Amino acid sequence: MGPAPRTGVDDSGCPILHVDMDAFFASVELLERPELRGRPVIVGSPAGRGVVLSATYEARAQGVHSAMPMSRARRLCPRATIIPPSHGKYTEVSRGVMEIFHAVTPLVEPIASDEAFLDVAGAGRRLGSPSVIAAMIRAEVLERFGITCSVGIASSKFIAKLASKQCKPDGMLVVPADEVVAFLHPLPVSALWGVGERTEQSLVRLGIRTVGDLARVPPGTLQRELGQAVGGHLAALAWGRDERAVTAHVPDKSIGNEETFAVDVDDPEVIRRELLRLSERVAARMRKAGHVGRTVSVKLRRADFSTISRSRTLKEPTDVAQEIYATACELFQAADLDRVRLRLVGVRMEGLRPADSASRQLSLGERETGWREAEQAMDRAVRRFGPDAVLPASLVRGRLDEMEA
DNA sequence: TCTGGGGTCCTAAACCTC
DNA sequence: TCTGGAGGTTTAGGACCC
Repeated sequence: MGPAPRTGVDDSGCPILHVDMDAFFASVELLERPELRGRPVIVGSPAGRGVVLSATYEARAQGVHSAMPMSRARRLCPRATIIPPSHGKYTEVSRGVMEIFHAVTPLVEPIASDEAFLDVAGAGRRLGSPSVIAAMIRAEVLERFGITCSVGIASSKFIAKLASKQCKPDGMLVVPADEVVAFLHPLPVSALWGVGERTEQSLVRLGIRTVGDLARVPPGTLQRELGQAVGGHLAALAWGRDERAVTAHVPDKSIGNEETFAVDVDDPEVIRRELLRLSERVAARMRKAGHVGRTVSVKLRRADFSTISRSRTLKEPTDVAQEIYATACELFQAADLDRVRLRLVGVRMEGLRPADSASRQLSLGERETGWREAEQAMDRAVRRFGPDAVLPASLVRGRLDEMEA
């Protein structure tokens, strides 16, 4: 038995930790701008059509929250300092924090750059009880990176996640195994993982507001109202049943990039140029990760925000931008959106597998040396000389246009 | 009030195959 | 050869998460 935590709460059946950085992006920015501590700060693009990526608790007190349109956030909190995001910095800190987790246990499941689940069942003898380990992690993250985090400690992932949310910021909360239902039932249904705006509305229409309400509804009824999977899932969660294990290596299922235009676009030439850029980025990421994919998917969002997607599965998997781009163009063409104003386009590859498992069969007459080799040469040039070293001609043309404009 | 970009998972219909 | 159904895959759309 490790030393008892301050509160004397029984954490013996609680091997799962959920660690969540507090206002992560904003906290990282404050490291370089300490004079802004204690003031409302919003991380997000100051111009154009952006949303809030992160906000300090002082800004949240004014009603600002992440994913809110920046225009609205600024109206709610005009005195806030707005800082454009620097993702590289966050990735760097994130890596360091994950290292701290891995020193505790190999069973680390990152779910975003700022949070992860840890299964510490096997670390007890070496490091102490789950609460002792959690306190240690919190102290070390603060010492090494100067930012705070909150930790939920419970018998399952789902309860640990709720616990970390409840104790934010800079807190720690154990939910003992025999107190799960008492912890859960007073919470609003929207607290459950998987209940967003739509599902909450459906539940409220049924007179279900709290998790306790939900628990009293027969699972069959929930499945009829919400669908087989969601209904069954929520019926289990309402009683704290969540068997999902902490999994250290979850393989990628898809890789994609998308971009919202600064202003809506209806010129097919501009859209195709963007599809090429996105295809290049997706293919480069796939090659870097050692993946090939079989299904090309294109996403198109109209000015009114309605979204359509079109996809096609290829005969052979690929990591070649030119193949992805050619397919993306055909899908765009077939969608029949000529002269429709678009605000976003995206390209995604699905059905990923390791590149070395793919038997790359050349069809009869196909040229041995082709785009694949050319793009691999581009990868090498980019690694040596930076991302602007090589560009397809049509993108160079685009850059020149921009420079002339 | 006007909505980013990275994803996962579910559903349902259409289609194919056995 | 026709028919029914089971079950897998592909495609499109949408909810949800951080």
